[in-house]
Amino acid sequence: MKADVEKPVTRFSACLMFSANALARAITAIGEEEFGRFGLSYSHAYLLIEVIESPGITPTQLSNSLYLTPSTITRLIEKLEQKRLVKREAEGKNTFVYPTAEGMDMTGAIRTAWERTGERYMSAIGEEQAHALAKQVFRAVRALESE
Amino acid sequence: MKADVEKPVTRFSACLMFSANALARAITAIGEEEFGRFGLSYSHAYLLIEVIESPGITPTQLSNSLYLTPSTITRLIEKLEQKRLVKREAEGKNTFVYPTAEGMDMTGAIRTAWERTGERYMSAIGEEQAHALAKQVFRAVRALESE
DNA sequence: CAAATTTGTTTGCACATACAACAATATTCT
DNA sequence: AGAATATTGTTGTATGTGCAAACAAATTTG
Repeated sequence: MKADVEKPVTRFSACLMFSANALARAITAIGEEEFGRFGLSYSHAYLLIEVIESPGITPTQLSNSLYLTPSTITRLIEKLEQKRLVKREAEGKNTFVYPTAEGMDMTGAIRTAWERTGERYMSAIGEEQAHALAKQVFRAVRALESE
Repeated sequence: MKADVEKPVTRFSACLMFSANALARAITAIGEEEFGRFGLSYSHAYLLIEVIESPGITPTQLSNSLYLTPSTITRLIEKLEQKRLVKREAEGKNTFVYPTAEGMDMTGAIRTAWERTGERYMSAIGEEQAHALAKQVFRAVRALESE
């Protein structure tokens, strides 16, 4: 609207907390649109992939690989279970999560959504930029969590 | 727990959507802790700062500078108003937001929280790293939103 | 000027996420 | 073996966020 299209670096954008959140929201918007076509949110999709690749994985393990808290994992599993894409088997204090046949059938769709999401953000910010950024961002995540 | 402390780059972390969200959550956790000491969340604090620096700012303008949707801005203002840190004045179709005296008294506290948050994440990922990362992240945000 | 469109703000609803509390099971220690 | 402690998973509750719709006011168009 204004000639303000090239926004300057503000005191906000210079703050990593601010920009990290803005980036997450911007990319997630794309992801939700692509994954949404298959009735999944991106976190459900990530979780489902992980379960397909490691049948019998536990919530705690999922919590580690997805960087989400156990309670969030429980909620995600609940929803996937309700969609019959995943099933839980309790054994002692552990819970093992398995994909259903229906869940495994989603593999292709998820891969497609994933690729499209990647293509879209790469076309916006450049392929190499995107890869470099992801690597740096993730290094920061690791540094932060081990503090 | 495992000797897995140095986690490898996984198919997840290589995806910018994944890592951006993980970063946002990790940093936000720090921010919420620091800002939380004053009973604010970081977005409320950001909004309050913006209002203090631009008294009479409108929700739409706030929406642009904070990279949040208008509906979210309304919710944030509501909460700040309810804490008597900010007040709204409707005029035609516009709404102007002003800080209250009480709101302005928060300036110091917010600045402190902000600085502490910055110090904490910088000490984890390195000061220069953090600055460089914020800059790159924000460049990506701009690229994404103008697509 | 009246009608239609656009702009600014707010509401209803939904969702992802987390924390704190809890329950159930394992493990450790004496 | 029994008590204390730790681990694992789930729930209740709360928060930040967004979309779509509703609404109000302003602007444009016929």
